[in-house]
Amino acid sequence: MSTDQPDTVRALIADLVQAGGRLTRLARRASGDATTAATWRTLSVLQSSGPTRLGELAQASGVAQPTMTKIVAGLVERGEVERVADEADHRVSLIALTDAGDAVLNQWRARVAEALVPAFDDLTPGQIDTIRSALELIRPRIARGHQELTAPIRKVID
Amino acid sequence: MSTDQPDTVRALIADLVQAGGRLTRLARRASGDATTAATWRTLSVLQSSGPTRLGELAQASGVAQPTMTKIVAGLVERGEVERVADEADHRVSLIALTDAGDAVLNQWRARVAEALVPAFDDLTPGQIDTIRSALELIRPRIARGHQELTAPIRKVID
DNA sequence: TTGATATATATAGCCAGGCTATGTATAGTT
DNA sequence: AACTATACATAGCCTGGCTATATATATCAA
Repeated sequence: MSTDQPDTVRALIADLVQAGGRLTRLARRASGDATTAATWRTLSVLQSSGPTRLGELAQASGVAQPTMTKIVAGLVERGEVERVADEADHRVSLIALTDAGDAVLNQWRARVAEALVPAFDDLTPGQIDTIRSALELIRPRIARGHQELTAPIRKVID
Repeated sequence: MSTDQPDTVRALIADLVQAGGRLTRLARRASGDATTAATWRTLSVLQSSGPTRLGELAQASGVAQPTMTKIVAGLVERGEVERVADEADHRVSLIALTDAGDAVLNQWRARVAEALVPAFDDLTPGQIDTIRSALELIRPRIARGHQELTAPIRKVID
């Protein structure tokens, strides 16, 4: 299909990215919370993946490692995340979501949803299904994109 | 529908926001460009809406007015945007996309799309339609959300 | 027309997130 | 034991983000 309508897919991707950016901004303002997107991204990864080493967390969240060091430092200070020693590798500690962090993330999701529901409340069940289907198509591809971006050098070497 | 399955819509919104955040991050890294999301958001608004006063630009882009002052200052310095005097109101100048700014934005969209196409290239035409339909449902609601957020005080007063 | 109020933007000053470059400590390898 | 590789931390810089506040222009009322 890319040979048939390459521009169609590309334009769609660009539009998706644009909408994603605006939605992210909207969510922050709507939630009425000063906490930034980076924090929620990090907590989300931890919630869905469990305890993770810092480097992997940076990769999954799509930031450089020193950036993640900063973010985690803030999260640790607020007790939303804790470092668990890795006995097998003393360079490493696993970053784990605390109960408090889990609760904070869930509350944020609830707040965001509550704030945006008025704008989405008129969707029909069919439209909701369409959005959900699209989301399920996009989500794994985003994850794949993050992974591929992190190890592009290997492809060149091979 | 909100009375039937309120949690469904809310959960979907929360998932959408989460995916949007990850996609935004992915796009920045994939584009290989240091320019930040805020800049692209601003240029996008200008491209779709034409010359706009700074305050309206801030509102549409979802940032506070002083933030937009900073962003516009950077764009002006790089020649991607220009200030056009408004003869009817000397407190104001209209912010207008320059040809250079238009080109830069288009190039960015092309770069992002090109970088992400490998992850989306296996979509069937039907799946592409699903995503496009979902996008068309979501986009106007994001815009509405931004507008409503900017003037919430009026509702309280009324 | 002048004084008071309202509006639009600019400025100041702070903090977090983002990066690259580089340091340090532990693992692995020969 | 020495060297290389890996994982993270630190330093230092820039931008984006905010609130609080100043300034300039418009608008309205007397």
